[in-house]
Amino acid sequence: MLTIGELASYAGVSVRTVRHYHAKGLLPEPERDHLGYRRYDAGAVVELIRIRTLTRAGVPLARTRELLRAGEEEFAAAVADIDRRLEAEIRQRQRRREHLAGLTAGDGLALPPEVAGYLARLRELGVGERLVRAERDGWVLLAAHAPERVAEWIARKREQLADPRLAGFYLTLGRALDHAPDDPRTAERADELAAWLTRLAEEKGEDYLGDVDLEPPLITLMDARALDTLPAARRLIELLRERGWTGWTKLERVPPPTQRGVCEPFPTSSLRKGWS
Amino acid sequence: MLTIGELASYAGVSVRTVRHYHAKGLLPEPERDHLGYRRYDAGAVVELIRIRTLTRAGVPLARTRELLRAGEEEFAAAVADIDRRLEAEIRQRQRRREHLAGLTAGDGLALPPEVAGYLARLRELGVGERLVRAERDGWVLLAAHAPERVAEWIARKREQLADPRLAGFYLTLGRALDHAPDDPRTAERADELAAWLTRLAEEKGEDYLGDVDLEPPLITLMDARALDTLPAARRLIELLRERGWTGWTKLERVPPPTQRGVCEPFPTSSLRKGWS
DNA sequence: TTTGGCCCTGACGCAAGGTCAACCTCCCAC
DNA sequence: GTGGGAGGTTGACCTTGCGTCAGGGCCAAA
Repeated sequence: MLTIGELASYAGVSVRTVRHYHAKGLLPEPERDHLGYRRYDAGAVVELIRIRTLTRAGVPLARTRELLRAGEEEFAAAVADIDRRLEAEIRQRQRRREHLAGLTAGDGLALPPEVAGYLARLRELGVGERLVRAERDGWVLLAAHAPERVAEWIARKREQLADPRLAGFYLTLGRALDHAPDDPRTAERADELAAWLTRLAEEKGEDYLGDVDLEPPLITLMDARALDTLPAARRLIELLRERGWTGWTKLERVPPPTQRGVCEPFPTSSLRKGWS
Repeated sequence: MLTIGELASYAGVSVRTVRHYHAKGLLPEPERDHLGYRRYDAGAVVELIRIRTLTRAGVPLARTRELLRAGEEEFAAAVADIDRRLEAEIRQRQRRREHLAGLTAGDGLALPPEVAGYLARLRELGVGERLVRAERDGWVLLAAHAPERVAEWIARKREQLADPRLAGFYLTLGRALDHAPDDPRTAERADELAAWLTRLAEEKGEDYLGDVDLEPPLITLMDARALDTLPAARRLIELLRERGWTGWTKLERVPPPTQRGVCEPFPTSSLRKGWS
């Protein structure tokens, strides 16, 4: 007669595993000796080896019992099922490895490399850290929602940055946002910005700035994030509005006040509609 | 402000996941509204997306917190570590799939295909089911302990079966074991068997039958399993011993009684020593 | 007024055991 | 006879990343 340790060693499993199988009802509880120790016969070794063979092949314990007594058909079906599961698990890990390979510390964490490059370019141009961070968060939100459109967007952005006036626009913007909201220079910056915007609209067409085909809730979310990140932005937006420009992520001309009622600049209520 | 469901939907995770991250301290608990509902700002979406990015790449939650704030070196080291883990997991599943492909229902469950073939051959020869089962269990034990030696053993066995006298030996044995232990024909079978054994020893050499280089504990275990499976075997072994043959898995001439004391036929005490 | 849809907390379940804790027993050496 | 070490016992909590109840609250629309 064998003790649990001997049984386990013959079958190549741990003692804990044997007890686990008892608890799961996979292996019948043997007799106990006068000390209460389990005592096994050689048949238990064979049974345990058969169980172990299945579990080593990835059969879940719950299915092991049925499979030990299954006919050929049932067995083959179960095996095919388990094989599919294993294959799916392998593919999942492979996908994870690919994701993992694309990860970088810090800024680039939730961003594709082209966005990281774009942010680096902004820094290179001397754009303030605060504005770069706000940009980054916007891109994080965008990349999460529509990753397939990021490349196209980035290309457009880089093209714009190639124009020194747009680069200048960013620098001006960054400087404006570094002021305290009540700094008198903010008004000057707003003048400059409004002038930039107007010039851009004239040169590139009235739709150039507002050509942001994102879902309104996303725009609202990105605006909200920007306003949280950039304390001076709220004041700046007010000032810009007085100068004929409204919005943030999507900049537009202030529409003529033909309709009654106050136009809420950032309708937070619409924020509450996700894309499910 | 966002509800938990909106936050979750923006970040592409489940509500349950968000609460889980709160419980784990990965995502800070936000303010509550007058109903006790959590209310999130847009920054929480960004944070959650960053967490999600890591977990989707296979980073365990426990490491996610550190990685969010890690420097390049630490990050790269952790990523390498996790990548190794994923690779190991993939290899494990691949090995399982290979195991799985080799599985068959019933007999062949814990046995390599060549053993299954050998057992089928025994059945073909008309060897009784009971003996085949006993053989099978012996092979299960053997294959579990020394899988690399199974092929060689099977080759030898098949070679032996090619000799019609050995095939006949098996048939005789099988018939003997199908009798009740006290069946008078058992003695006749024992005579036949002893005659077979003696002839074999003469023809193939005295060591042919006993040339079983297995560890004694394994032999004892296999003997024990055979005796449990074959109720008539115990009596048959006694009768064979009277006729000059002892053992089962490893058959030997009864040694001359030079030493005093009774020779225990199956020292169950030695069964208690596994291979650890 | 009911119904539906969101939210809350708390707790169990899963796969396959690992790892204590607290205790017992046997065997060997001193 | 006593101490140590290597076995054994049960029981219960820990792991991962959530899913899924159970049981209940709130509000708005029909």
